[in-house]
Amino acid sequence: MTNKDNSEPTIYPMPLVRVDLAVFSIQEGCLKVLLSQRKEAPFKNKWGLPGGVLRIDLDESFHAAAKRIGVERIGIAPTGLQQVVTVGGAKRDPRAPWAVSVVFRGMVKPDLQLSLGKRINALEWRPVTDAGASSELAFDHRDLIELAVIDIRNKVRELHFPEGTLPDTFTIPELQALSEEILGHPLDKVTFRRRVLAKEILVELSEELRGGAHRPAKIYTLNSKSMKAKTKLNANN
Amino acid sequence: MTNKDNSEPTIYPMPLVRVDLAVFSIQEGCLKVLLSQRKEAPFKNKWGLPGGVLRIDLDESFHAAAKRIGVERIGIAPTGLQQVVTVGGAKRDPRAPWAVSVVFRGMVKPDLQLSLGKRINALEWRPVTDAGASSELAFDHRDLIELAVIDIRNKVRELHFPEGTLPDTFTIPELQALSEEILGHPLDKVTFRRRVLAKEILVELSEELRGGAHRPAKIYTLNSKSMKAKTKLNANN
DNA sequence: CAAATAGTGTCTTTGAGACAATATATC
DNA sequence: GATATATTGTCTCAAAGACACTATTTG
Repeated sequence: MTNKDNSEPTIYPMPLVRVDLAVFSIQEGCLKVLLSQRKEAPFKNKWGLPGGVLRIDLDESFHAAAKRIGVERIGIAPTGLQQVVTVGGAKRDPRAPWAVSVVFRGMVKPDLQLSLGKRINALEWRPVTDAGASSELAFDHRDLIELAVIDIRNKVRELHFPEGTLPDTFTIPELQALSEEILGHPLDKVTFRRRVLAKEILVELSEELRGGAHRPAKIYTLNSKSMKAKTKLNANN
Repeated sequence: MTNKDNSEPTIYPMPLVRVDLAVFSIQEGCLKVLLSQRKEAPFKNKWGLPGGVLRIDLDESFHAAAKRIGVERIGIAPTGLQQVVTVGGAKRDPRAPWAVSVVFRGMVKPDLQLSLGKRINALEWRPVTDAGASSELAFDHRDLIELAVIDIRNKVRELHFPEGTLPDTFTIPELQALSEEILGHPLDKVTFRRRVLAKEILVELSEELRGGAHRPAKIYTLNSKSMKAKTKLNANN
């Protein structure tokens, strides 16, 4: 039935291609995802992931598109951007006969000031527990958030902290607290320390601090080895 | 600089969206990937992954597109199709200013007869070791194959056999041999049996066989529990 | 010294690797 | 019985959980 198939591929109508961002941050002791309230139809006034349309004249790659859309929509490019999944279908977006969404996960520091982008009424940090429960989200963004949460938790479970997740320097107990907040459950102190040290991803600094009326903790940074974790495999976005 | 950004998103030119298939099979004791020789430019006469252009008038989803393209290009829809990665960029394909490729991994039974699709000179099963070494492949398909191989090996390592990987019934030693062929290295007999049985993915059948001049092995099938492994998470292609 | 958190010691459990021993077919 | 593979037994090791203990700071 597809007999005219020998023509050049470019003649076929192409779908609308968007890049959506699952931006995370640790705030008030729990993992939160950034939602934006849509200013226009479809799903007007509903909350969803910030995102934008791929611009083939501006974007060199999907990774670059994700950065640009971060800047345009929330005023900043999230760090540690990594592709999570690509979804597409005929009935995802009424504005186009076929719509594709390439979803990226990223981090921002909790204290960074976000700015409202175009076509957005408001931005809001939502705890991922709530976001998973709420069925009020636009499109299939609830599922996409769920995938992104699974993804970042898998990384943290293996002590692969996405770039931008950690402060420049930190103590092991601070690293553990952060991990617990991302994973959503407590971790054993001894086991965590053992695993982190065995992995040899830390460099001990010759300072000390973290006051309080108690013994201070040693300060560490990520070493170079742990930064090289991005292979070509993660780079081809 | 992007001041006219308030217009409807659909006015932007969209990229060429393709779906490429990394189809695997076990043959002659090793994991092989199916390559096709291109009949037309670009990369005329070079080998690459079989693939095709997304047809928004025919395909309900990317998963459906992968099935259709399987049928069109190699005469059969691979089983256990799962999305691996999406790549895109300005200079990937000279036929379009921007080209996207959504890569799916799938399996076919080794004895199935393939048929040559359009725009393909020939099909060839290439051991993944060779495919990884050859830098002769079209586009960035060498990298895509590498990703797909990592993906299927991760699954098999965790005893998650993609649909179509296993015959309907099999013995534990046969399952181990298959796993070793996919992983590319031998496994410990006792450990493998322990892990498989502990995972409770098998149902023992009341037959027996696998002749030869030796003790016969028990016959198993995958149970229903192990089939339910496809959650909504893997379904949204 | 009291309080509070950092860091260590160590017992136990679990899962995996190694390898020996036993079981059951065919010839 | 000889042979070949299936299946089990068991020793060892490595990683993780549990929990008690020690260390070091401030007030």
